[in-house]
Amino acid sequence: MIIVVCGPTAVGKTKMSVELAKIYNGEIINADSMQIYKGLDVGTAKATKKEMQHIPHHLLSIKDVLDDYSVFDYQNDARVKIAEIKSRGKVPILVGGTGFYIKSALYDYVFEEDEYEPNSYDDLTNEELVLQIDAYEMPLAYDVHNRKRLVRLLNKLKSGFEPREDEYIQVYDDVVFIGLTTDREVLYERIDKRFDEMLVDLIDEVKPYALKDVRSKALMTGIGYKEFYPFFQGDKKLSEVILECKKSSRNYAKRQYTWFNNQMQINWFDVDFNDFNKTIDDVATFIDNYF
RNA sequence: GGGUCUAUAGCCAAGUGGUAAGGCAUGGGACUGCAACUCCCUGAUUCGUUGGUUCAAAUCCGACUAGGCCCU
Repeated sequence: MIIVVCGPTAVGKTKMSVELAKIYNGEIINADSMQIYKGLDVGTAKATKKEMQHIPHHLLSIKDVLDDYSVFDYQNDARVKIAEIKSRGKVPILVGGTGFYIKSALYDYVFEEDEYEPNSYDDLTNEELVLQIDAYEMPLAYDVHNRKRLVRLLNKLKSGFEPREDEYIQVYDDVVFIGLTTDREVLYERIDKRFDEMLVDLIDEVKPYALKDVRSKALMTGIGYKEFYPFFQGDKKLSEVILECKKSSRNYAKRQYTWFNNQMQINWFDVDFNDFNKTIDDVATFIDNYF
């Protein structure tokens, strides 16, 4: 059995995962693209030692903020962890909000090792990229405005990538997908509240990076990190940064719903924040009857 | 009480006579290597209210209402 706990940011995934680990003798595998990094703890709402309750957590804080990490690495790392945990007779529990990472680990995505230095094609316009891509007779529609994806696609095609039209298939046959959700309004309130609570510690966490102007991929991607740079450089007021962080988080939560609602078959559970144990019971009952 | 300025979508806002830009938010969506990324779609039969001028008004004129500023 493999349990997946997913859902938007700030719904209570961390808590649920630990409780499920206790019930099912499980170990947790992080499925959050930002919690992968060391030093990004407060802003990513990483589980604290106390919250972990002695449950083993994997793929958490395994990379330096200066390192690059991608779905290519995650797919491999997660599958290795799943195998290890299973071999110990325990239950792997994937927890996180990065839908792409979860899907890549559990479905038959095939990522090839890049054969050459990726070209950024700075000298080509989007239109010119599209022309080159079309020369490969793409069987699929793709987004002609999304430069980042166009560049990547062309690089992949040049290294022999063959796009596929068929649906992705699960590579494990014993996975149960648990999605945690709540009313949009309630979620947005929780996001705001959680941010206010982490603010003081978060500032301490980002400050050293911002002052040194460290612009690694992780720091420039994470919500609650990149937004603070202009503040420490005196170009923006703290109040503006706070609003921006909350806004980004809300936008992010919405994108997460789009992914989880359309890319995977999720069994959704409305979280009862007044009685979380009830939600745990609901989920456990569901899992017990699932197989 | 007098003077003056403003009044366009949830917010910011362009438009000063020819039939409502844009941004943000919201909602929906895409996504095989930055994925907490990147990208796409999404709204006003209507411009505070009301008279009037005009073939035609958010745009001009009057009144009223609300708000800002100044004076008393």
